[in-house]
Amino acid sequence: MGRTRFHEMNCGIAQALEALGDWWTLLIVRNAFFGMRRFADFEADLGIAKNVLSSRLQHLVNHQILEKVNVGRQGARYEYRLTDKGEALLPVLTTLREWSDEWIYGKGNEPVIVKDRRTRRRVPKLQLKDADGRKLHRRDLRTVAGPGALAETHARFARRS
Amino acid sequence: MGRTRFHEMNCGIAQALEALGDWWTLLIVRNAFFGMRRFADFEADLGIAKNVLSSRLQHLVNHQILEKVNVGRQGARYEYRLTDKGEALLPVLTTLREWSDEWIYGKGNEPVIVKDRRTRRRVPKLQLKDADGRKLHRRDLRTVAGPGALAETHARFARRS
DNA sequence: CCATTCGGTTGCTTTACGCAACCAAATCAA
DNA sequence: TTGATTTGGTTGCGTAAAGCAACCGAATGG
Repeated sequence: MGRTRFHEMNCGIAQALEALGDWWTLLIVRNAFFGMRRFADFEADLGIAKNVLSSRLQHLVNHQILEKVNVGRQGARYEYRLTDKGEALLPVLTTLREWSDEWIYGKGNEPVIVKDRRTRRRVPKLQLKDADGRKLHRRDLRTVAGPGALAETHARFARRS
Repeated sequence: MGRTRFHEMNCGIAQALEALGDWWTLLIVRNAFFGMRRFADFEADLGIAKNVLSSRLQHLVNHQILEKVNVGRQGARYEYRLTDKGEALLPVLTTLREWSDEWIYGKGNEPVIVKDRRTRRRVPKLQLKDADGRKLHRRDLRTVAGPGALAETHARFARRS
């Protein structure tokens, strides 16, 4: 039956996964962040099959994370560029990298380091903090239905409260 | 041929995806963050097939994101609980949710809102900032090989610089 | 003008997902 | 204490998707 789709789930995580959750998608985006733009470059760097790459790029274009720009003088030579929506994924990629730096590689074994170009210092880690700068953990949070929630979702949170 | 595996890729994103990249995995973790612990609850809430849920839970246990705790008085009644490594995924889930709030639902249409339990105010958005609090964008960053990088990776960054 | 690169498509095989049926052990109700 | 139900799965099957290889037209480079 193929895969379940998540778009009807009324949950931001599920929505994001609908756009990004396929196997190669986020790695394509990562490479786009490194400045990669061409089909052949993604193919060579990732070792992804052409048909799958083609499908993923289309998917990302459909979701307006990449845009396909014709750069040939007579047409038919393309670049895939990050849109603003795509660039907005930087915090997602960053938290994933920071998590694996800490919990998979361990301190001192990071494969890449991201620095501020201006100050040449490492970019401070992304952490949940309140307005006063206190670190927040899972227990400190309360999740409530937002304005865009379905009635069903409101009921779920009501039950829990 | 089934799926390519990413663990040999010497990249934090790929490593994180190896642990979390499967279709249901991150939604299971999200539900774990909501306090969910039991097999049947995950099954009912997500509508996931039992065999797939079983496989994903094992995978998460293998990666030490969840731990399987026997809570039956005579054994054989289990709970799946977030480990510290699992709880450390909070920023990842948060940035995903914030991205979809902004770029999929749009302001004012968020399905859920996360508040600080103490102050009852919304948790400030996670953003990349330098030490002085300036927002950082893609162009402000430089990525360099870290101490755990393979020679190959060093070469890649050298070529680019 | 010829060779090569780019950006794919098509066809085939293998793997993984979704569904349904089934099951043993533990727990619950009477 | 016995019988029913819940829990946490496993097994088998059909379908959808990933991987591989071959091929291809248009654009580009020499």
